[in-house]
This record gives sequence, C-alpha cells and structure tokens, in this order.
Amino acid sequence: MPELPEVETVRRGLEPAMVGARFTEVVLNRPNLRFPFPARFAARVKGREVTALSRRAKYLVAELSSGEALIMHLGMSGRFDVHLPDGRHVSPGDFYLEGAQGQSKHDHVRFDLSNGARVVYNDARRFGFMDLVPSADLATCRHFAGMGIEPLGNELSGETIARLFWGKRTPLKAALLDQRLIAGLGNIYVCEALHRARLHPEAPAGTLADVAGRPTAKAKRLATVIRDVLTEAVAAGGSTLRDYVHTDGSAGAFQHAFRVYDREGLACTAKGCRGVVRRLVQSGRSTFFCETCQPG
DNA sequence: CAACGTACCTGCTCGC
DNA sequence: TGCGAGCAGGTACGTT
Repeated sequence: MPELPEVETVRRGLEPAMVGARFTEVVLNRPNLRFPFPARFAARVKGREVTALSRRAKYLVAELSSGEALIMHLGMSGRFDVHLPDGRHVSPGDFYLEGAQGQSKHDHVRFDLSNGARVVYNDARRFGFMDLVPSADLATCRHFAGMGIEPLGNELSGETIARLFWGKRTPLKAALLDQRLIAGLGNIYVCEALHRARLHPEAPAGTLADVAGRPTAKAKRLATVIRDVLTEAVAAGGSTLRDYVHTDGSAGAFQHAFRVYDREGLACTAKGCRGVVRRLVQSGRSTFFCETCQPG
C-alpha cells in the first residue's frame, strides 16, 4: 500500500539506523523481487556508507559512498524490520501486518550495518524491487525519468494541476493515480483527496482547467486538500491496514482518519452530509466516494 | 500518443 | 473444516 505517507514514515524510521553507517553484510535470499536484483548487488552495497536516505514519490533512495544510489520500492506489501543492537525491534510505518509482525517467511534481503543495526526487507507479494544507479544519473534513470511532480513540493498548486489535467478526458481518479503527472498518490489518498475536494472520481480531469488551461476553483481546492491529507497522514505516521495490532505506539494511525476509503455503505462523514459511501471500480481498482457531496 | 487491460505474487476474507 | 472466488496499498508492459 505504501503510498507517499507510508514511504516517508519508513524513511524516517530507517534514517537513524542507516545514515552514517556502513554495510558490513548484505545477503539476498533470492535472486529477484519483482525484478532481478542488479548484477553483483551485494558486492556493490557491502562496505559502502549510507550518506543520505531520501524519498522520491514512493521510492526510497539511499546514497552510497561509492557514488551509486540504492533505489528501493516497497510494492504493495514490502516492509523493513529494524533490529537494533540493544535488542529492540521496530518496523517503521508497519502498514501491512496481517497479524504477522516478526513473521520472517518472506525475508528477502538482510542488511547488517556497522552500528550494529540489522535491517531486513520483507515482502510477501514481492511487488517491491531494488536497483542501483549512479547518483549522478538519478534524475534520468528509468525509475525517475518522466516522473511527475512531488505532491508535497512547491510545484503542487491549482495552476500546476490545471496545466497537467488540461484537455484530459480521463477520469480524475485515473489522472491522480498517474505517476507521470503527480507522483506519490495511491488508491487511498486519491479517494480521500477527491472526497475532501468534493470532486466526483469519474469527472473528466480536464474540468479542473478552463479553456485556456487556467485553474478553476476545483483545481485550487484539490491542490489544497492533496497537501492537507498527505501532511496529516505523514504526521500520523501513515496508515496501517489489515489486522494491525498496536504494539509500540509508533506505527501508523491515519487509517482511523479515513473519510471514505474502505467505508462502503457507511455514512458520509462530511459535515451536514446525509450521503452514504459508495464503491465503484475504475480501471480495475476500488474507488470509494460519496455521491451526495462529491457531485463533480 | 493516450487509454485501457493484464501480469506479477501471496494471503486473507467471505460465502457455500 | 475445506474450498474457490474475490480482494488488497504497487508498477510495467502489452494491446488497442
């Protein structure tokens, strides 16, 4: 699930364990995740220091002292378990527990660090992947070339949304999920943002711009609520789904703030709205929305 | 080119 | 209790 807030939560959890430390051991338990690991993966990582850990959209980027960057994507079910030298164990942003915290069946990569921390990548569905690219080529590498704007960055505005969506007849839901336009939103936060902006998920994306490509009030509203919902979710430590059991108080809590996602049949929570949350399927994925307060 | 659908995986939940 | 169908946060690639 990990969408931007969850990935940012993971980044913040990994940062103290990784940045400034050197990899003393790197072990792959299989040759691939969704894609094969790059050639000599372990050898290229081992012995390097992590000089920075950043995030681009839903990707984590660890800058290595070798001049390469380790790119990591969590797919749908990826997580990192961090074992600290004092015996503590945390799974930052542990959004996919399914009652299996500590479950090691799908441990695919083990990173041991010079500070005594052990970081283990676990991914039941193996939709995640890792890659190594020269840091100098990050902007143009296949993962990031053509990627859209960062929704928590300065670029997001009504003007930008209008320019990106201008003339598009594709549904708003699909346009917001298109990582080439805005990068980092996923199914949950798109549903939540559309609800907050009172926009119908099937409305054509182009309705957020006038004939000249200037933003309508809807575009400005959408830009504002995208920033709001992501900021709130990051502050809450992201969302934790499935059978989350609170253990250390550090994992995500934003799922309690969902207004429409996974709430089919429940009353709309918008102030004064008497509508009911509906579910529809768009490009094969569930959309949750209130047809009463999201007219278009 | 844009806009779809499909594929990639495992595991959980639901209805029978 | 078992079993199949349907569903799940992701992206890449094929076909229209």
